Amino acid sequence: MTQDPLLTGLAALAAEPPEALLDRIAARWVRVPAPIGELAVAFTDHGVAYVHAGEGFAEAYRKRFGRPLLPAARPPAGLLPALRTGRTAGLPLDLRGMSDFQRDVLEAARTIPRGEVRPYSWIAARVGRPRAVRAVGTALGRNPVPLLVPCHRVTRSDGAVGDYVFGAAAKERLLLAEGVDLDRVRALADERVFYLASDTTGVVCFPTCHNARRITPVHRHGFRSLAQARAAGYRPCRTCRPAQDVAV
DNA sequence: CGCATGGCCCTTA
DNA sequence: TTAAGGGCCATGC
Repeated sequence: MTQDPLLTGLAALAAEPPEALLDRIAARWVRVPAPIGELAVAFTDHGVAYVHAGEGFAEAYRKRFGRPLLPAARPPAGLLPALRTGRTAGLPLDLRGMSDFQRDVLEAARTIPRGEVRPYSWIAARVGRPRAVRAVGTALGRNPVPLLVPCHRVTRSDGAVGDYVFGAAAKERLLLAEGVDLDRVRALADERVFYLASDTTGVVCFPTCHNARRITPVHRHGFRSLAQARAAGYRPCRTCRPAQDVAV
């Protein structure tokens, strides 16, 4: 008696004609326009699994995932608007096969709003591994879905943009297109300012936080470290969360 | 204040 | 199994 749903399911799978079977296992792929040029994007029933720029998409996909690929008639719902607007929060992603650490890192990176940046160390703190800063870099370097997980919004603590899977130049272009004032970030960094505080709200932010951008110049105070801002009586912004020791 | 240098931790070969 | 190395960071001249 094969009443076991798993067994009957397997039997059904085995009975499927090869074409339908391939259909189920294979990922689909399409070419789509993006801010940095044309992309090849692979996706499954679970969501987008892989984003690739330049040549060699199929080889790279096979090497990394070892799954068959079939062309798709159209991109998955929501992909084009997500690429166009840089708002990717709702788009389903297929991150199966990644380690827990890497998934956590990608999820954290995904919460950075368009037009803002956060340091690698911020991601590390958010995933509960404050000292795994380099590992965060490694994980983002292997981000299978750049742009959709906006790893270009993760920058170095010293104000430099840092490296990127599509190259540092592309990272800069993307950030500028999203409205990040990189010149200002660098100018502040030159003065060793990495945090901005408002003496009307008593709050200290990362410089690109949308709250920080609205601080009236006379009320604005720059700080080199969070400790110094705190010593001056400021508390970390609850939006950009420059400190992770506050309850989540 | 710019640069070098350990340190740290996860992944891969 | 292990060792090497990476999209970094804080320190110490």
